[in-house]
Amino acid sequence: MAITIKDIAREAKVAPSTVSRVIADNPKITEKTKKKVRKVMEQMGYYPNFHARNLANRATKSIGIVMPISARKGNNTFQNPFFQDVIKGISSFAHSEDYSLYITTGETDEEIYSDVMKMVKGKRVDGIILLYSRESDPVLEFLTDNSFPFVLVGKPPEDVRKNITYVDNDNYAVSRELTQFLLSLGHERIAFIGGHEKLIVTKNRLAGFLDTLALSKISVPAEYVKHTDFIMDGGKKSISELLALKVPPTAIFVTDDVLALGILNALHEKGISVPDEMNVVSFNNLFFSEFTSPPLTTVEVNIYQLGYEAARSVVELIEERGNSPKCITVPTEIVVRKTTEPLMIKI
Amino acid sequence: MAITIKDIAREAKVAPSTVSRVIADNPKITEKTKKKVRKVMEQMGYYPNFHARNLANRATKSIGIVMPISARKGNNTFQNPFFQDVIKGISSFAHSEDYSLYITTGETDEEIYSDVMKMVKGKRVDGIILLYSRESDPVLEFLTDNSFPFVLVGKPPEDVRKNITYVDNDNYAVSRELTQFLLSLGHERIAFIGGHEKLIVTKNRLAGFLDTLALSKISVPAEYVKHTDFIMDGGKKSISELLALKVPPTAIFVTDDVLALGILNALHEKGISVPDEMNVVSFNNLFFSEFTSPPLTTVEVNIYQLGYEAARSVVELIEERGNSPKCITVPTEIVVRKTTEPLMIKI
DNA sequence: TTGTACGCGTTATCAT
DNA sequence: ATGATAACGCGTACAA
Repeated sequence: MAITIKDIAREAKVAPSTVSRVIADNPKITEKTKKKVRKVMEQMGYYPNFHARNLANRATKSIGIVMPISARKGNNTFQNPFFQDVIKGISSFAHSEDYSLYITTGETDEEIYSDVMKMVKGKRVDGIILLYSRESDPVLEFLTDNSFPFVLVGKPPEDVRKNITYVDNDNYAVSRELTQFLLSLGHERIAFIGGHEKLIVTKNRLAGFLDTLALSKISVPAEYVKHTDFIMDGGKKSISELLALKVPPTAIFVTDDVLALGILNALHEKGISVPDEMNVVSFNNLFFSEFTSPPLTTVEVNIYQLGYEAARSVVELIEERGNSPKCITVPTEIVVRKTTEPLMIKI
Repeated sequence: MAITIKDIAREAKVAPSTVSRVIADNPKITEKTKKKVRKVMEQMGYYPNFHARNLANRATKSIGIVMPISARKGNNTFQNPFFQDVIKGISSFAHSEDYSLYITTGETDEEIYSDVMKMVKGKRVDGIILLYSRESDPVLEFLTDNSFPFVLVGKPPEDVRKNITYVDNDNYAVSRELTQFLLSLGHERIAFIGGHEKLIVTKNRLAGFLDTLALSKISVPAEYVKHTDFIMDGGKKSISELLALKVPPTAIFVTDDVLALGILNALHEKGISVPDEMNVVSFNNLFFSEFTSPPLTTVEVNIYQLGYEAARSVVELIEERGNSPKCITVPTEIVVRKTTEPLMIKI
């Protein structure tokens, strides 16, 4: 049996409640008794029992992290280094505030849902961070209905957006910027290859892309817009289709570096030289992006900061400072590398 | 206030203890009362309180995951997709056995140590999985001294190896195989670029490398063996030094794909063509390895399985089936891609 | 300022 | 087969 508060009390010749107060650093306790009790705690190697404490407190000082659904293989969500970085950001803030991290990575929608139920109803965590955002998500519904403290990394579906605290980049704006950048290089035939079309982030980036081209009176043929979940096959297939077109694009706007990696590879296999024959731009500036060949022009979205701010926000929510839902926008920046260059007019 | 077991008891007109037994599916309870109680539970939306349960049980059904130390930037450990994959493997098994995951990613040795103390002494977790292995690690010492159930992913330091359950590849053997493979291509001047030299995995791979060459009576000059922690600078610097040598190597044996990525890039910048002028082999077969240019010849170490087996092992330890420490070896396989080819004799 | 006594929600041990 | 009751370890009114 481990050392409890009672053991300390007995040894220090005080009441258990006094020990409890010393732990909480209650100002009503004399420095002298504090010293004494702390010494005994040290000597006996006392550590508060997490569960007893949580039970009495009705608070756990832990945060639940919900990862997006991820099949065991093939599907790129889990392989995407994005998540490792967000979690690092979350972890960093959480740690500074003495919060612990609970993580759940379900393989089906049902698993995720039941995990969240366990966390929330079972009172395992005080708040939750959702690392994905989908239309009509039961998890999201459940959390809002129970007004459980949570924040979302990404942008919530339109219809519930104003009731939710979320941390996101301005994907629409930066997509416009990025498209504008391609236009400024002289590109007019630009294709779009994005992740799953239900994902809000994909929608946002697509919207920025399309709107900018529309504003420049450039119409985008339907065959120029593609969605895929998979790194390799998706990239290869999309590229094949794109190149088979009568009027192939001169640039590709990709929504994720992992996807872009596959595309760069497919292009290479087809013998298409980047940036000479095809330009590529992408998002996230993942760690390998500067090491692709050629190095990728991409958008720095500050993943770490995304996580950090998310953690800060849940903790605020939990501790009820500033209760009203809000949106935190993390800045972005286009990092120009070698997959883009001014379009040469071929005569 | 949430619904408790007492509420259910009152509503179903039974005693709290009966409800508890229904939850545990105790065979001594009539099917009839079980049905009745379950119906009420359903209706009222009952969920067991995690902490109350853990307090009474002295078990938490959760596993702590300890990540290696990771500075916020620069250091490649955290950026390495390896960890995401192991965690996925752990998560998969843990989920199947209804275990939850607690994660800690400290930024200093002290943080990690105190996190582990909190987990263990605070009884937050029933077992721990260590995702790294170092010489003279206080965490390892603490866990063994308290005979707390834990397993290590990787190989424990020599002196404590027989007392510890661990999951690992046979890095020594596969390094020999890999070196042999390079020899069979005709390479004799092979350099080694590895991660931090304190890391057991680095040592193992280096040993396999050196032993094989020694067996073929090939001596390795000291300048051929390099260690680095950083992706980019490390790779660049090592390559510069290697190429400046009077007798530069014809092949490089790298211990990690992330490192190899940087090296491939550095080589490219120097205008050295791979595999024509330099061969490269590496380890881990990370998701991007087939997309590097050229695609990397590397060792598949089955990261997911490493995690899966680790989880299975802690659970076994926790539930006291097969208590004696053991070593589980996950198979490996050399994946030959395009960074290697038979050495052409230049006349 | 410190001690007493009860509650937090569950499980386990006795009874019945 | 079911019920009453005592832990599990800690926090906190309330009393002193």
